[in-house]
Amino acid sequence: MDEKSQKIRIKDIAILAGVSEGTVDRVLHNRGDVSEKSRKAVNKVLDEMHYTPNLFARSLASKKHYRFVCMIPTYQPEEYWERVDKGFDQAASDFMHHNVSIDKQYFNQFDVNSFKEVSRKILENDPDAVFLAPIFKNETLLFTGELSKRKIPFSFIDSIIPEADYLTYYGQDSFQSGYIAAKLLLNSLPEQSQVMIIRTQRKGEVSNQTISRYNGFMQYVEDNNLINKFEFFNVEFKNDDEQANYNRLQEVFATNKNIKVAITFNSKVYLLAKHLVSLNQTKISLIGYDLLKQNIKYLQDGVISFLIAQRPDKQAYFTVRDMCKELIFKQEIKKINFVPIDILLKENIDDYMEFKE
Amino acid sequence: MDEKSQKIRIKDIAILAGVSEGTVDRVLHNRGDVSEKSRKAVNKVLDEMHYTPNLFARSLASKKHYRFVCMIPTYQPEEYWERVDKGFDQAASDFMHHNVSIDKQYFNQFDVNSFKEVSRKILENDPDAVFLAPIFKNETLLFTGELSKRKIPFSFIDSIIPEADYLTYYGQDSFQSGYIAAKLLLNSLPEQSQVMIIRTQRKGEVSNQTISRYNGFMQYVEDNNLINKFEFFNVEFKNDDEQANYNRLQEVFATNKNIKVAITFNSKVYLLAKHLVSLNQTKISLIGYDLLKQNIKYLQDGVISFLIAQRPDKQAYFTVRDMCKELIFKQEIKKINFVPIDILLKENIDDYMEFKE
DNA sequence: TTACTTTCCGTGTCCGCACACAGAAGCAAA
DNA sequence: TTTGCTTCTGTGTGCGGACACGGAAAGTAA
Repeated sequence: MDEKSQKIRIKDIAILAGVSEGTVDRVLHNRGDVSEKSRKAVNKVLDEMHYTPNLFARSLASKKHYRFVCMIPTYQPEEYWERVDKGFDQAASDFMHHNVSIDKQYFNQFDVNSFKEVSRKILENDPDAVFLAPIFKNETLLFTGELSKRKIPFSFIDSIIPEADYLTYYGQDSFQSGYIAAKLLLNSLPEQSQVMIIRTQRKGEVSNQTISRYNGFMQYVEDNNLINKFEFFNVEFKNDDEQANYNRLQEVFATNKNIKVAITFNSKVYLLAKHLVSLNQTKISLIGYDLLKQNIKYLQDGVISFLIAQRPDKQAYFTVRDMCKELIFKQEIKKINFVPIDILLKENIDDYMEFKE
Repeated sequence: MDEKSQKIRIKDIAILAGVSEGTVDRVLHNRGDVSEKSRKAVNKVLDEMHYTPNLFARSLASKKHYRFVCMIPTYQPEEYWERVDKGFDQAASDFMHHNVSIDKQYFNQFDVNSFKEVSRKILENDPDAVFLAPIFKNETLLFTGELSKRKIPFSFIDSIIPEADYLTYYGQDSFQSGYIAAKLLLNSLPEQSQVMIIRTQRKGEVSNQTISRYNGFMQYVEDNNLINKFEFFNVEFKNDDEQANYNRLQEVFATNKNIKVAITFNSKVYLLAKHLVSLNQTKISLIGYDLLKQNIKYLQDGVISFLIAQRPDKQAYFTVRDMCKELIFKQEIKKINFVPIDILLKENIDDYMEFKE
């Protein structure tokens, strides 16, 4: 057993430094009222012994209660944000014994007023920390500006607004994930194949994620000089009218006979998959994002070739954990955290989903 | 905040059930000396209130010290087992405050006597739990048989011997990972391409992992009728003579002019990469296993196309954690745990490595 | 009823730490 | 030397839970 795993208590430090436990405690917390002489003696022993506080005992003894708030979009069952929400739940139950509680607030991601309203409410409640998905840039900056003024720390999840004074950001490097999607999709494609790119209109603010993914995708095309090797074309999907999308695809297939691959940049590739199955176009290779239940099903069935995943539950969980590290445990944290770009095929999805950390 | 995240103490239970804290404690631990009437009353309240013990307080109060031993092969710096070892270190420092210490014992994976010797020593020390890599089947069974007899729980890491009465197993589904390797490698390959398969002779016992990977690989070939579409051939590598391997490759390239891809089933694809660079054969797509530093470097440089990873540090960490769950926290655990089959390209390796859980 | 088991239960102490509070030590002015 | 003040330090209590111990309640035998 190496020395780092040795158990050392404040009591031990106190004896070795020839002072009382209270003095050691004061040094540990920079709480003042300690003579220079004692401080030095304690710090010396602290250093030599590689003291690591027992965080459990610490939060057990601490009377402070932390009220965290998370602010994410409302969602339908099985949607992307549900998995984020689950991550927050997990964190809530894991950190409950550290005197942490998490209050969840939902806003409508297509309605900026809902965002404003919810952020106003949160400010009223004067929380100890806030986690939010910064869907609306300007309104987020107003909100986080006020949080900063009140010295309430906050973290971004899913996407980021660099100008704000956030504590951490967890999310995926969307550009890079688009780049990888292109590589996976175009790598083995015969020349002159048609590549169908599904773009989805969103009401209200446009999500940064899908745009970055698209840009990453096109960057790969450019880097490898593929723009003339294949025929790329976009198809616009409507967000809320699947019949229209179906009809649109029908038109597309009437005139394009060499479509080999297709991609969507949002998480709803299962809708495309469904239409392709209906239209009997199952030879087309599909790639999409995120592990929605329906996406997984189509992956397992072989309709979707690749899914790119980003551990949304972990993003939420770690966001909470890092806030605890900051406020409670006083540990080092990293500001920007890109989660891995996980590549899932039907052959590795089962182990991936089964594996509980 | 849902009710599961409510903080409830033994004290609260005691009051609600109209008994003392000691009685609640006795019920919680099945320690007897409780009348049927009290037991029922307590269990009822326990149920209704969704009591979850504060594990930190619990281990703080507990005086029992757990001595775990892990038994893995010796390794050179940067080798596969180093990452396993690091996982154990991490676990040691994380669980140290739960009165757990981990003693590490190493054996020579090419010498069965070393395995026997180390397992004998471990038995002498009468540990509270053992984690081991079951490299030698018969000797492992002898060892674990004795452990079972003495009621010392043990877990397998990396590979598994199903007949033994182990607590958990963490490892990768090697067969499946070989299958995926084949898919990634052969998916986009022109007909008649040559596929070079590197096999490495090992002294002593043969590792199950590499054999299963090979079998998985060949299964994909069979499932997709590729045996005649491509030309597969094996090249035998020696475990300890790189000059010989280099020469062998030189011979191979003299007579085989259409080698498009190559694979190794152990973690030492970097050696192959090195030789290919020397031999100026950098157009060959390479796939290999495990994130050794050198492998990563060749992946980043574009010499290796894919690496398949298996989170060896996590395997070790979770093995320890699950033993704690079993012995200390009395929580549910899963016996067989396949870790995800992670697919790494040069485009996602950085985020993968950066991401610290 | 008394004496003695056996079964059952409440209280106290400690785990490592945070924090409050009382009080010692040091120092200056009277 | 005494008083008054500041600076510093030791001790005590409680966080939620484990466990030991002593003793109450209930049951049995005399």
